Amino acid sequence: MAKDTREKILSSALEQFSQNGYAGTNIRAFTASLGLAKSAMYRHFASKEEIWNALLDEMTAYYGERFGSPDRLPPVPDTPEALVQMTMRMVHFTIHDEKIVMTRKLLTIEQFRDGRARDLATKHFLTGLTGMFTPIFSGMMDKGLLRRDDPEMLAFAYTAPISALIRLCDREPEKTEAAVARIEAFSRHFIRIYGTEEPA
Amino acid sequence: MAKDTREKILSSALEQFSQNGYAGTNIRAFTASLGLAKSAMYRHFASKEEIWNALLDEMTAYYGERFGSPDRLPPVPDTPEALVQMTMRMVHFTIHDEKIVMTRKLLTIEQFRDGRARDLATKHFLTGLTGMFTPIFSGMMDKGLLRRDDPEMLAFAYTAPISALIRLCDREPEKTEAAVARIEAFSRHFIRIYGTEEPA
DNA sequence: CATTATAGTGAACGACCGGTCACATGTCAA
DNA sequence: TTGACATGTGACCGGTCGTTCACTATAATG
Repeated sequence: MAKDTREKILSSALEQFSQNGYAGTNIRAFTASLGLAKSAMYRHFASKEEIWNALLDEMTAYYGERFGSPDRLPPVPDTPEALVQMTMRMVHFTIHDEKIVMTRKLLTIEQFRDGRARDLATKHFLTGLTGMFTPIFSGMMDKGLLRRDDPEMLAFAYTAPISALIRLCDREPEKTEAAVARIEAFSRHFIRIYGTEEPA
Repeated sequence: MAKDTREKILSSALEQFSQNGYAGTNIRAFTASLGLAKSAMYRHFASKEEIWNALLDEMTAYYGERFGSPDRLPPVPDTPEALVQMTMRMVHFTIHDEKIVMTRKLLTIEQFRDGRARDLATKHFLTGLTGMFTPIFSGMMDKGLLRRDDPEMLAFAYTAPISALIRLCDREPEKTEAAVARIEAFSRHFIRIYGTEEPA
């Protein structure tokens, strides 16, 4: 199938690009790993750069699906513990889903070379996370679970350290267990600091 | 001078590597920008990879000088405002010193390809900052400027968001002004949350 | 002053890169 | 059965890569 091959090429390209970067990847290497001659690739993509653009298109679409619409947001937790649990589920998912890990690596590596990668990197590593947790914290304040404060500032203060540890996992996978434990400890610390004694 | 040329080569290599990555940089490009024939480079370095290693050596040494010994630590602030000022001075320095910016970019780009870059990246982006602020916060607790708490957790909660915004500046320099303002706002927020009402 | 080491040049190398082409298949509608 | 189209192959192209080499200019040394 044409669609099949095309997707296999994109998948293999993501793998290679995220490991060795765009410039460090050659077409022979990843078509060979598919058992395909490199010339066959050119039936599906006009050039190496077009693969790159298609990958970015895919990543943009994927991001839009998962984080684009407000109705996709996770529900506001009912207890502080539920926030921890929700956070840990998200972290577990984002750390162990190989495609997402490779996407983060790719954006990390190429953010200074490509404008679209740059914008996506800022979304993935900063604004997306803050934008996701701002309404959550706002809702938790309404429920009396968190002290009244600027919810966006709290979202930033909450997600940035977690994001830093996720990226540590990307960089040093052998530290994943320790990093996850640290994220949970931080999440509980956060609740201890910002939480109200008793729900109102 | 031999030493001169060697340093010029390293400086130019840092510039190019941090922009286009190791694989994306070719020797002709950066020797030409020095007004040097590429063959002349081989009088000073045996190979492209040796330039890379020399750069990492330099970065390791530089990092060790500035962050290695405990006596190089900034003094414990006497007031909450002094913490903000000290933070902003550090941020201003680290954002506007071109060599440091390029070093961060280089480590960001190459952290998945090279083991030494990986270790340095973790130091630069995570453990170094936490290790620097842990004793500071510990001292501020002693002075009654901060609530008693785990100083390392506080250092992590303080430095990770700031680090995220510094990296935003690396990625999108046109957002520098806004990011710096945001760092200051976060620093003041942090003090409001963790600070004591009155120094003890 | 002759010698020697140092720093630089430009041409050339083999390997590898992204990309093209003529050609071989397989599939399927007419 | 035949023709058309989609898909894949391997040889090949020009260009660029990192690296080498014979050679030159310079400056210090005996």
